[in-house]
Amino acid sequence: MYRINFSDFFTSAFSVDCMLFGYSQGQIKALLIKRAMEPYNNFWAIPGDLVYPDEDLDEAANRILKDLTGLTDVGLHQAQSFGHPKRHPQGRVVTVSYFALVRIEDFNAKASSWADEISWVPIHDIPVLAFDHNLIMATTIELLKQKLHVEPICFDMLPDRFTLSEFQQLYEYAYNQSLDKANFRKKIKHIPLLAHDEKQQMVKHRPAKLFSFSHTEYINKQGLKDYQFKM
Amino acid sequence: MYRINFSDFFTSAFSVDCMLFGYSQGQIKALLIKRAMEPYNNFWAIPGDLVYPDEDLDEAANRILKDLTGLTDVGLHQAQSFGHPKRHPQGRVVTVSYFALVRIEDFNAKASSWADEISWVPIHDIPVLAFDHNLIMATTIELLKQKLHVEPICFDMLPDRFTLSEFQQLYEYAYNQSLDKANFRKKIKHIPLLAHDEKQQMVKHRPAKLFSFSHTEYINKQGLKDYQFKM
DNA sequence: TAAATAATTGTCGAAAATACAATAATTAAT
DNA sequence: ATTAATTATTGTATTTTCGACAATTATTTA
Repeated sequence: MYRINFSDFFTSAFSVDCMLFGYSQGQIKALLIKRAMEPYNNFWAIPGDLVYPDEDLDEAANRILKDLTGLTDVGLHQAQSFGHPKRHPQGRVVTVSYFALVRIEDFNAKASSWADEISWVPIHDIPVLAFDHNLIMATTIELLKQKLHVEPICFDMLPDRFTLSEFQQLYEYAYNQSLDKANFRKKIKHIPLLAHDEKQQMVKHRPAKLFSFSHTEYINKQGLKDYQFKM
Repeated sequence: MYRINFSDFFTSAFSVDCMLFGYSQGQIKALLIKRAMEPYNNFWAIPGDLVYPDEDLDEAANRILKDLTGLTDVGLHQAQSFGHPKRHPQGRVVTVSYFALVRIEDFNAKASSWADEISWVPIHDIPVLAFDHNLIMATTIELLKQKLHVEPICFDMLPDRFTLSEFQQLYEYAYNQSLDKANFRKKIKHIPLLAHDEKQQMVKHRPAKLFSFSHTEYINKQGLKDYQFKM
């Protein structure tokens, strides 16, 4: 085995890639940016940046999120790290991937210094991406799907007030399978949803009732047992 | 916002911390090492090491695992990364934590260059550790518990041939709750366990039948549906 | 007013979960 | 050899959930 000096280890950089997922028109979408610099100029990519030497990983992820969306206080989930020595052409860069779930309509995502153009792309139609970003994206989408089964994070993507059908369609899209309406409603009976008097507007059929989800209610009612969102 | 040169980003190091979990005497245990060097000399810690500049993360985790146990071909699970700027007193070191499940009896864990002494410690009794290792350990144990619900990884810790009671007790210890024997056996009916003719030896009561788990059988019988290990 | 559309609720048999009881096999003590 | 002790293993009965499907309701548009 070879030996190198202690200081020779301190020659790497790390980056944070921050995937944003949202839900619109019945599809879960990821925010991609078109790179405006080398390497991989003009490729679609996951938004990300190098982490400053005195910055925590979560901090960097929040910074990127804010640059893109103006949003703060969004729940960030760390996904995985990727460290193949050759994954970045300009040096050793290990990346830590994060994801956050947002309401697409709540803000205007804007291109930033490193990006030309941005786009919300359905997670089932991701194009070829820069670097190893297809691997990162696929891995993170899998993790998202796992978490959707176990934690009430879907509500971070749904509008503040949503119909039960919208709720159901989110799961149908995520797992690419259709679900029985009546049975879906039975399965979610234990989730404390707040029913509003208000109804859907502007639809050309019987309007659905609107519901919302309260995280604090959820914590209170849950007790020690954890909910299931296995659909 | 401040600006620094591109090259100033390449001043960090990476480490991999590799948690080993095993099961013996009814307890899930983690392998800890007593550090034999500064910083945190003489503290208990999670085994880990810096990653070489041209080494992949998984490769480094496998190397550490082999140094400690001589084992190769053990399934490694990446857990999380920790990157607080001050987490290491000697420089910026971001660490990626992994865990692996092993059969404690299958090998003799040996101290290595960086360790004096090693010890298998029940995961419910972890002492104060070096660096931010208590945070890493706690986070990783949570992840382990989650995965035990969803993937058939418990069998990597159980002996090659095990009794159903041992199997059950693993879950009882993990989630710190007792389970009904009869109902446990019904819940695991769908798992393709191979029953042996052989029975327990040297016990002072009715000996239990021995079972084993075949990963390939599991994959075959499973089809597309994923098993549940929610106990 | 009727047709169309989607929301909402109900039914019923099958399957799974839960609580608890009964039986079987083995060792150790008498 | 008999019995108590201990743990393995199987069974039963009740309740709850699942899954497929049918029926009903509210609203818009033709």
